[in-house]
Amino acid sequence: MLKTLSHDLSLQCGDCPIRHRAVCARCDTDELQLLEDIKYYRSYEAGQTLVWSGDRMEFVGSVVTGIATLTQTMEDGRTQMVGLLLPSDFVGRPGRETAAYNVVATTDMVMCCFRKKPFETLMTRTPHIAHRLLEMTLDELDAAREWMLVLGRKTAREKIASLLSILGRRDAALRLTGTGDGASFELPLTREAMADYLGLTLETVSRQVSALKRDGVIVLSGKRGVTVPDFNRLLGEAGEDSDGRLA
Amino acid sequence: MLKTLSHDLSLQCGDCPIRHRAVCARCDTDELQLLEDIKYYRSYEAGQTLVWSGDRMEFVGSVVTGIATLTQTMEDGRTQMVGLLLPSDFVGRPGRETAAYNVVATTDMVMCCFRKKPFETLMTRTPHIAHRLLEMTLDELDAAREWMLVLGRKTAREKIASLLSILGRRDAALRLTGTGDGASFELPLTREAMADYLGLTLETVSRQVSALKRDGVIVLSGKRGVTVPDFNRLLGEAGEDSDGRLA
DNA sequence: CCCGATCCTTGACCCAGATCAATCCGGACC
DNA sequence: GGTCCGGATTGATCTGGGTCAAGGATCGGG
Repeated sequence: MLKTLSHDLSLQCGDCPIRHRAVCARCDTDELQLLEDIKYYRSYEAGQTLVWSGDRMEFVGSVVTGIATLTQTMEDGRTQMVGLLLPSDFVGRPGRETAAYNVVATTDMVMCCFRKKPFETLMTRTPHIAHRLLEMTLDELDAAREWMLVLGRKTAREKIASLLSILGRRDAALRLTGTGDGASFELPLTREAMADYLGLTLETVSRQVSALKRDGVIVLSGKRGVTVPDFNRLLGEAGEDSDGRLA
Repeated sequence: MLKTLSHDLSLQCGDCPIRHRAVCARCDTDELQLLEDIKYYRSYEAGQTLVWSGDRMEFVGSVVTGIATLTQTMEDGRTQMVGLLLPSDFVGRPGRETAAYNVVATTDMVMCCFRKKPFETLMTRTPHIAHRLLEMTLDELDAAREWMLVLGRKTAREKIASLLSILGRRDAALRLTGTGDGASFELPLTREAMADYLGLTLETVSRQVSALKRDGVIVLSGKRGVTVPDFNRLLGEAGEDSDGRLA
């Protein structure tokens, strides 16, 4: 899949896997053509840094396949992940010159890029893009605020359970399966990345993952495979009730 | 000032103190008139809850004067503040039916409100409003991410210093004084609210405030007055260097 | 002026999670 | 098969901040 995309960098927007969820989701055929004209694909390898905090951003774009992280780092090395970018998520901030965060690929990735200037001028003229971007930004803000509760008030075990629920739900949404009575997915993050996400150390992450496994909340297959026999149980461990409302 | 506004609820937009910073900032005279037609003022007392999480939102609006907090609460009572709303900040989310957070006034407040439906239809027709809202939402997202680093990776002392720098800077911006070599402002939050903001307990907040005072980083005048003799020193304590970049 | 309410401070103790330090695994490569 | 090597696990110990508890300051109202 990735291979295919990497080699065929002339993918038509109509066939794009993220066509209905990315910034372009609301565009009609004409608008899509305008985007088509200025877009270009770029691929990155796992571990590569797409953008350094403080750098000039010369492009914005959408994640097509793969996963990236947004991180902030202090001088002494403490780092906090502030965003997890999955397929269809938007990278970059129109109207700002320099990047505020590091963007790092955690898997091999393909991005659909637009040079910043042309995209900005296009945006002022096509309200469908601006509107969709507002919608996506509001969603991200909600996610960030949910995350603030996790960082500020949850225990280590609840943090891990919260992360696993997010990943499980997102995976289910992507493949349209639903989490009814169980879910199974690949962990796209190392223990260290999970720690940076949750404001923990990697040792604590490891211990709590082991504990959830010991208690039968999750089953591990290999190092990265996770199976959740009872999704509601996991949500309970995350401090949420089964509706996704706070518990 | 508050009294004046509360009594004179027929304030003209042209004379509005937040005219150049709120959602309406980019509007021209015609657009402003459209907003003027559907707006109404509402005032709240300190401690009052404007919106309960889960409620239907019947309006959106801007904070004109006063301060409110956005909080999330878990069933067992753990509370995390996820937003601090100051004059000119926007409340509510167009395109969503129910509120996701509690909104609570921490001081007496005046809000400039619009019924949600009319505002939404107006927004689709006036790109200046939509554009400004996107800009403000992106700023809020940046603030939320900054805050995530504070919550996830900073020590209690650094957290307090970070909060004080934010409040000091915001106050300086509001009165256009700059923080050059010192600042002085009123704390608009109780120790408990500060704790909810920073993911701490109120006892720890109290202890760390006392410690910063003991070390001469801040001077307290009464319970709420704070003077910062050397703002760069405070930034250093917050784990940032004097440029506001991460240290 | 006193009373009560609300907020704040300070102390003593405890524990969840950090830190330091060995291993342990699993896959890539010779 | 062996040998790296980058994760991951697990153990022992330490500590920052939480918890529990006892006052203290400030302020509005009678």
